[in-house]
Amino acid sequence: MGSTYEILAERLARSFDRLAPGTDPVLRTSERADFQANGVMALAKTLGRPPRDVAAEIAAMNDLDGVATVEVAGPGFLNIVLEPAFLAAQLGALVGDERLGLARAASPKTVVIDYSAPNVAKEMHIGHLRSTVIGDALARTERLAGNRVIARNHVGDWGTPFGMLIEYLLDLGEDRAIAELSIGDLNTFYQGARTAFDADEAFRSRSRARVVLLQGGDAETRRLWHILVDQSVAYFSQVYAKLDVTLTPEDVVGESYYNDALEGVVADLDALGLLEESDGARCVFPPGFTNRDGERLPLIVQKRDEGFGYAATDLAAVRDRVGRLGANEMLYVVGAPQAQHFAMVFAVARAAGWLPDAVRCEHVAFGSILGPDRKMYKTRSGETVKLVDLLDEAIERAYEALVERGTDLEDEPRHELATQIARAAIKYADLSTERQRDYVFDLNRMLAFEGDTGPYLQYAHARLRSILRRAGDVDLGAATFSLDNAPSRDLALGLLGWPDAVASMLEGAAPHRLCTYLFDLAQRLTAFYEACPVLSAEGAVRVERLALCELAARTLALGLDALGIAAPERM
RNA sequence: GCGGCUGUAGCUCAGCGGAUUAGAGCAUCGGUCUACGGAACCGAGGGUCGGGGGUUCGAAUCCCUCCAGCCGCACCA
Repeated sequence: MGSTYEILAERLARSFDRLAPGTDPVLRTSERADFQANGVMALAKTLGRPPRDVAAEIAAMNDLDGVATVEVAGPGFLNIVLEPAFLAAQLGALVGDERLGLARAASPKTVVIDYSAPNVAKEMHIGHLRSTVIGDALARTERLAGNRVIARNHVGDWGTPFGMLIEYLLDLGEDRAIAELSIGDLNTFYQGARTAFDADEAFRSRSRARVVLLQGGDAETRRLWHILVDQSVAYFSQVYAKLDVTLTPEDVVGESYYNDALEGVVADLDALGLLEESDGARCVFPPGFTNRDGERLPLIVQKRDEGFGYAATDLAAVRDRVGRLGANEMLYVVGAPQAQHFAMVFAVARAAGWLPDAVRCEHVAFGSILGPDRKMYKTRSGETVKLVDLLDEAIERAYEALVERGTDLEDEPRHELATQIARAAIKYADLSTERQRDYVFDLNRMLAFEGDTGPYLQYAHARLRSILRRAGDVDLGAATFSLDNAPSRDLALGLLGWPDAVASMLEGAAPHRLCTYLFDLAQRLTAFYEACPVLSAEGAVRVERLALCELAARTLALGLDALGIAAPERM
């Protein structure tokens, strides 16, 4: 059994198929009915018949009997209203269903999601927020849908800066360096290295020599490098824990992982005849890309100095993910400025046969986080904002808000609740706008407990839990759904839309669609409360209303969880 | 110059394959109810959907063009 939408779509398709096989009924939710089908217009055109006639013919086919009634409206729309018995049955099926009607993928896909990607020995800052939050929401939702998710945290753990960082580590002394890194003071460490590099010629030449040793596989150098990597990964894990992000150290597969595969990438591209030498660099020129002079634009896989560019690494990663991991789908949650780079990498990978057409491969691009001045978000002194500082400030404000509201909690649980609210505020603000847009970071708005915010949705959930607690033990399985008033019917329809909201989010790698759904559900909920007293109702009506509350609470909790947002029992 | 993204109400944003009267939230104004959690609900005002053109019975949505902002355009990832 599919979602209510799927049942309708399937039945309508039967009708449409009789007139022209394969016609899309264009089924949508409607303001004038429960659903509407707009596909008659296009169908009538191909048939060369008046739309209303075609609509009437389809309505008369009775494929929706027992499910919904159909009326022809306007120039030829089909307005569809669910039969009360069908609606009640659909809803009843949700009561005992942990997944609330969300089907588990029949043939699970292997989805590789590349996200977060901080740099070793560098602080995680606000620039990492979107990739981390969006990627994690996609990962959680793909898992919920029953797919196999392989998260890849493509950390920057290789390249020329590591000569400098290792030399600086030696100058500090291993113990002191570890002490500094382990407390998460990555900025101080990195800037110390940078300062030494800029000021001291001898340090610079040591650094260069160290890069050569590192690339040559010198054991001691590799050991030192590992210290940097391990300390950083441990620190990242702390940040992820604070953000409640599911990434683990096992998901860290940095750039260095692909080092051994890079020569093979170049050799195979060469063997395929795709490689050209240009200005001493070895390049592929995928068709359709030009530079500012209108000349062909290269994807440089090997630089003039024999070093490999990140294009080579990304190509090696594609091969690894498709070939070894068996990816059916790959999502790269990386900022929009990289769009051209990924378009070229994917084009080359397709041309080389490393990326079959059947594998969905998408750059999940996102816009920038802006400050109040609508420029890239920075501190007053012009520095990038540390992720932990951002979160701490939000937690502090949420805590104060709880104090002000007189929330009756001990200090410890209150702090935990404040943390959950703060995460919700920041994540929801990030996830709820269409991801390609830039957005202005405004803690005041994010933390507001009213309007389209994370805390508001948490509150909507907590209210429901409160009602359900007060109701005590009630057998909701015995609920019969009369849905005899508009607000409860609207709520029911909202609940039935859950599987479609998830599908829609995944289809577009668009978390904001799920956000929109949850907010809409919360609004249906408030309308329902007003019209339908729950606890003071009696008999079957009370059970029905309690069941609606319970379904709504679980839908909110499951949806928020898919977004990486906790749904506390009380607020 | 070429390419990408963005442009919808005072502000922040939805609008998913074209479809009936363009929707929310915040803010503003006016109401409701002795509140199952008022962190509520209802209503109102407020929009040349950046401009122009085209396709169509019908365009915020598709096509073209122009404008504005941001970003990218060969060896740093």
